[in-house]
Amino acid sequence: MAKKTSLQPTAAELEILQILWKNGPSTVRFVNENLNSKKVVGYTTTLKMMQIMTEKKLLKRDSQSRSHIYRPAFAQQETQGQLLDSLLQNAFGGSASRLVMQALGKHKTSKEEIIQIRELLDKIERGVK
Amino acid sequence: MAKKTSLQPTAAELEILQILWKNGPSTVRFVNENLNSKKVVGYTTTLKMMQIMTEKKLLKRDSQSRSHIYRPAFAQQETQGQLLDSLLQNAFGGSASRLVMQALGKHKTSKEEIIQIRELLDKIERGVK
DNA sequence: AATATCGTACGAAAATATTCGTAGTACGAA
DNA sequence: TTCGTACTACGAATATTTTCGTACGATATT
Repeated sequence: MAKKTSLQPTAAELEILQILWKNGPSTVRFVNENLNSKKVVGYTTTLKMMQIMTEKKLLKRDSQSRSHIYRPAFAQQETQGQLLDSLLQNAFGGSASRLVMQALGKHKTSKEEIIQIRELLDKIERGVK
Repeated sequence: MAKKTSLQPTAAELEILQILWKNGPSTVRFVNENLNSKKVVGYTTTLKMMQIMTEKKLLKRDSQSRSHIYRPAFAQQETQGQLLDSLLQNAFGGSASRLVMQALGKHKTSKEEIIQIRELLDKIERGVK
């Protein structure tokens, strides 16, 4: 099998990453229980996934204590950026604004969020970023 | 095997869809040649993909003439929306504004696009949408 | 008409991703 | 110390996606 160089997590891997981003470094047990609040998945399945993700460099692990502690190798923002770029290329032909408009149009956005976005637009216009 | 109900195209399927969205209804030969300008892929591979996509209802086909003519079953926007929703859930934990901010932050956005987005924000605020 | 070319259908190999069973080890409780 | 429980490692079964070879019919070329 070819060596996996991409950092593109699959859907199942993202579920695990989300739990780790949200809760910080965790054990397999914790992640598995968290997953199980959504769908049934065996403990060893989660374990195997996290081992593979570690091989793929998506996770790092501390094997000091008996229960290993796993954490994401990349910040949530970084990974989100990667995925966003993919989607942008794969489905939006590279047009970021189209993507943005589509996202804004489809989902309820709160007053505060709108303000935040406006501020960001201001900054971009001023070339600050 | 379970019946596939989802409309979620895979990456390879999206490549084909993009060609069809861009160029309109096309033959396998045309799509394959178009794909080959990016990467090498055999004719029967493309054929098989498009046949499978037709089974999955991602494409429709006109088999009147000897070379069948394929077209997307869904508009680009519709599919983009689906994929956006997935990404939103899978990677952004459902926060559309975070996704939007990230997209805006990472990519150069033109003056016109910014204006468009502002207008959209106005509309949303007014509850028009 | 004979032959080369172009097209579809289809089975199956290859590559990836997901799931889990089993084995073995460390640790705490009785 | 002995037993039960929690944990990792690992092979392998499944499922899914991607790739392509082969067969075969229709059409075009000579």
